[in-house]
Amino acid sequence: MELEKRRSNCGGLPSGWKREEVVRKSGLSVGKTDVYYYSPDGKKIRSKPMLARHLGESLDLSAFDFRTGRIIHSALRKRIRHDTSLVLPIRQTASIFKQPVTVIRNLTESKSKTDLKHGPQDPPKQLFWEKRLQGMKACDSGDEFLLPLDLPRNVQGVGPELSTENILQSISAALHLGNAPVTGQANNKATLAKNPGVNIDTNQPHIQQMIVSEDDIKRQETKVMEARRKLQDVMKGHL
Amino acid sequence: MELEKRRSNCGGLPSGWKREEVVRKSGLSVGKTDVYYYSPDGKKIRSKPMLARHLGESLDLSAFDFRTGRIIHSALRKRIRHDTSLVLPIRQTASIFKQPVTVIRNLTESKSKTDLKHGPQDPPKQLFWEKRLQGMKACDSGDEFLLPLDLPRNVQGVGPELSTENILQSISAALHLGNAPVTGQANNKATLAKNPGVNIDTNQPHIQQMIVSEDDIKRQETKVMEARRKLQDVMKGHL
DNA sequence: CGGAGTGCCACC
DNA sequence: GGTGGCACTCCG
Repeated sequence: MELEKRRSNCGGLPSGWKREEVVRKSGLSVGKTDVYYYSPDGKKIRSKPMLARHLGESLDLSAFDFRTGRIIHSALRKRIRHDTSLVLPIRQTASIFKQPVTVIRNLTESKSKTDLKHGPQDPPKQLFWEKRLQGMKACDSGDEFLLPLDLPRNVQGVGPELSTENILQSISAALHLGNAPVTGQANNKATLAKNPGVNIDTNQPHIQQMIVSEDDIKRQETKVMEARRKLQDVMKGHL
Repeated sequence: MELEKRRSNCGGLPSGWKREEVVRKSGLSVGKTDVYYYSPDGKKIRSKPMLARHLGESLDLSAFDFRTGRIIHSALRKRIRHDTSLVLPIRQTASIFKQPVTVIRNLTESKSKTDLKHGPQDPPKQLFWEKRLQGMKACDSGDEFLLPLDLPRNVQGVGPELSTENILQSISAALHLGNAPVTGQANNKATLAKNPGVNIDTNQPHIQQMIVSEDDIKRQETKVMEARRKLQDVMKGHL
């Protein structure tokens, strides 16, 4: 099973927003797609300036790509000078879009061509950029370290002594960039160790492919349900 | 009266073509001017490659400056290695533009600044480059010399023993380059002889300023009318 | 969907 | 660094 399915709202639109792609069917610009958004109150948004007007001054849309509906990391890089790699595991809250989204497509899945052509080209990223974060830990405003996360046993990293956190970074980056399903590396550990530059699939995190059973899914669903119930209780207490 | 008015179609566009300059009014590229051409069939031409595509393979545009709409003589020099001066009195038929033109401007006449800045800079030309052609005569393919032209009596050359042909070359070059009205040298013959380098106006041919009377104009018009009638008769005979 | 107006970047 | 050229945006 693909991890894709478990993906959170990475790159999604806020609740109530819809995105629509319309392909031009005739004229000089046949095949060109126009992108429209519908706000929760049903207003049709036709362009980025129009979106900015609708949202008011408070939101910075400079890194928001209207066409794709995603945040452009190369645009972020222009504002904050630092390594590409380090930009990848950016917090989702940096997105203007914090909620799940419904994507309406009226075209069949033949867009691989345009996907390659369009969008700013990021320079190739380092194979093991996660190692740069080795030993660094997130902490809150009181300098208290956040509890480290752990991984299920069947998630096995591949790479030069990657820590659990490195692997998590790698996975979350893959989920965040999230164009393709996250499946892990197709090659086995030994092959990858021999020649990472050739054999590693840079679009996948540094984990081996694994089996996700129906039981795994159910267990996870139970966990989520429980967490939601707890959250509900807390919020009720506040009312 | 300025000779300018009698200027033929030097540097002009072919019949039906229009040239437009549009200054960008906003954005990061404010102030940039875009040049557009409109073909006789109304198509808007936005770039040199686009123009080449429109005209087909037959025409060599390498010396045509899209931005200014003129032939760049420095570009010509790159193809045929010889002195700048000798390129000046080039035949108009070498131009892709053989007809008068309408120029549309949407900016007020404050472009002296850009005129100075833009366009490839030709090196200064020799003051009396015409003397290099001394004694040379044009001839047809059968080696038969073409009849020498003569000048009206009130056209008086200034310079070191310039022949009638030298003066004609000088005038036709000025007409051909044709940015400014052709008025002749403002200074008198004696002053110019004393210090040509300082006193000669290099933008003007080596002739003294002169009076062109209404009679002169009428006489010339009659001549042209007559020539046209003759040409008409000849062409009728061919049908 | 067209097209004027603008962004952008490869190329010199 | 400056520009030519084109792709794109955005609104009619």
